[in-house]
Amino acid sequence: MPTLSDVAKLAGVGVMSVSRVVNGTRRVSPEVERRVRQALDRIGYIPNEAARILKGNRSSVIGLIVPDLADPFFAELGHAVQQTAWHAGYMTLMASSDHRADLETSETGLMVQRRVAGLLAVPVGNRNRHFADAQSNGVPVIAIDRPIHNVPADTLTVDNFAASRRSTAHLVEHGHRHILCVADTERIYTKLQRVAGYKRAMRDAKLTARVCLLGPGASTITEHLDRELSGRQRATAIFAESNLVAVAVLHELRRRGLRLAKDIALVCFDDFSAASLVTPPITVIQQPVAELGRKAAELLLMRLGETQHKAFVPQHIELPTRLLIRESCGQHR
Amino acid sequence: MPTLSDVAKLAGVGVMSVSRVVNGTRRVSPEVERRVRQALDRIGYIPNEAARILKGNRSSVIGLIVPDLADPFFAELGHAVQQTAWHAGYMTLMASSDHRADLETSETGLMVQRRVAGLLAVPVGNRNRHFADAQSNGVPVIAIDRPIHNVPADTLTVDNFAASRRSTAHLVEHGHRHILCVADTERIYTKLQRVAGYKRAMRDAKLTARVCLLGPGASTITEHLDRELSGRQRATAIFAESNLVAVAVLHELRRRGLRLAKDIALVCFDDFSAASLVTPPITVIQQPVAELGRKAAELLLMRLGETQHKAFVPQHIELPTRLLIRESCGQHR
DNA sequence: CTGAAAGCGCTAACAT
DNA sequence: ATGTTAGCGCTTTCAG
Repeated sequence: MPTLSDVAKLAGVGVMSVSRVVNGTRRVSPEVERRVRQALDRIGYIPNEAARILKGNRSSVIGLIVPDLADPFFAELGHAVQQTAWHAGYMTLMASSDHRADLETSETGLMVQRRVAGLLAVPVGNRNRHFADAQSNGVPVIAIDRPIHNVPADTLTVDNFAASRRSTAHLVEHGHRHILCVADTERIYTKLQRVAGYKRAMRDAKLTARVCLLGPGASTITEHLDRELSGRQRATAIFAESNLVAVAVLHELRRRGLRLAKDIALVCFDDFSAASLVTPPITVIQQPVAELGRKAAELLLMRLGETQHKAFVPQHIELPTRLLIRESCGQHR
Repeated sequence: MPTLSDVAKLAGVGVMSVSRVVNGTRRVSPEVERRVRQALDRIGYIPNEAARILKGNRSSVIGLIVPDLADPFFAELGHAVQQTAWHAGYMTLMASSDHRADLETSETGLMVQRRVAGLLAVPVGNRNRHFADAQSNGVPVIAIDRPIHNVPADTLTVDNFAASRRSTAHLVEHGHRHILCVADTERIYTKLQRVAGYKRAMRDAKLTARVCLLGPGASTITEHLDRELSGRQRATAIFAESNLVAVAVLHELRRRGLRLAKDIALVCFDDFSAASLVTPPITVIQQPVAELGRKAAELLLMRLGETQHKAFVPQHIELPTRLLIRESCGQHR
């Protein structure tokens, strides 16, 4: 691959003139510029980014680590990040941690090694040394969707608690008294907040919280619903903590011949494509996914612009969600 | 950030000893190793990848460019690529071209500039100079999902033509005579192949092909279906060229009170989450998305291992799809 | 406005 | 087994 001095030789000028033309760093006489440009595209010169980084010690790449790039939520998030970064002249190195803390750790290490300018992460796990290390190496870290435990970093989340509380209240307003919360056992910030929001709403309404935990070490959804959807205390409404849970619930409901809205109401945290396609369409809490990604990237970009030797005060920004009322709770009133 | 020689100084040894310990390149006396290791993690050394690349002139990063990272199909593809690359010791630089040729071009340029070891792309557009340039700079390029027009590159696609033909035949076997193909106007390889497959199946069955083209410069889906779903020649089955089209069709059908399977049959190219959730679930052509990504990455990795000065014979691999029969065509027979 | 030299951090090659 | 040197391609600095 041709180098700067190859071009310089061909144009009969010094390397610095070429560098200046390539980067537009300083004015160069028209004559030199012409000759350089000519040589430049005759030879097909491509700057060597590695050399630039080595010299300046910071690349124009940012890193993004999410649990699973194939998950529509993270995919949209990643897309937003990438777009925003691109417009600011940054490329994005993306990685999936596969929900595994060890993978996340090594990916973080490799990114720091690659001298990413900054790091965005949807963290999994609780041991967060790697993020602290990144920071102490001058790589700003921003947490998305969940905070980074024990590490002072800027954080962007969604109002999980408030939204869950509000949508449970929505169910109460529709006259429901026996409202189920179906959730995953995984002890993840978002899930915890959502269940807490549901519980709070139930307490507000002086109703009994009934939480069905799914997953390893807990009952299956079939067992839970067998119990909760029969007897005189049977539930008439469900708050699903995620769309995965909602899909499982949907299948169960169909299996039992229960009709949405008519026999049982449903609200789900997080919109998903099928939600508007099933009959009747499902009321959901819509998250500002793209905004989350965009804002996070913007915050990072801002941090990159700051002088490092300033007092660092981590921000926690909580983005509002929207209760998108469709038809799974019956008529609105 | 600490460097190799910082560590060397602290350990009281030469830089190469440190380098050897860090990379495990060669045996070092236990005593030296001990001292180096100690210094290493006292000082928190992190290798500078840029310097390594500058020296060896090859990075362990591959690039992936897709039209839209937020699209579930490309997201899953990206995930598979990233996983495969990771296991082989490569990280993945991802970018969305946003379906725009100009963006794709600049992204490709930047990736070459970053000295990616290889490039995977789902190409958009027809002017493909940038890919040829990448190749001539020693960066192998692999096309995914669609071939790169006019550039000899390895290509992985899916059997669009055969699958469309087969699924249209499936409709014919169910006794349908008036089968519609609803497709997008965009002149993209996959879409073209799919429509061609449909046409071929219709010819095979001596039936008249009826293609409804959607998009700018064509009728809307409402207009098309107004025409095609009435009269005595009214269609009784639809082949949807993509899931986007299928969703649009679904909405139209619902609006008209037409029931799937009973009033009209539907087959869709490309599975999507809602397809199994609506009633009745929709028969689809399932694409091996993850395999596409994995195979593409593996092929690239293979190319990276090859000697550059070998006769290059581009491969075109076509992966088989699966007709996943659900219930939108009525009973199977 | 232009060029020459120094050096970013690393490792291949050579020297001890 | 270990240390020393040169140089990857670029830009910052200093001289002309």
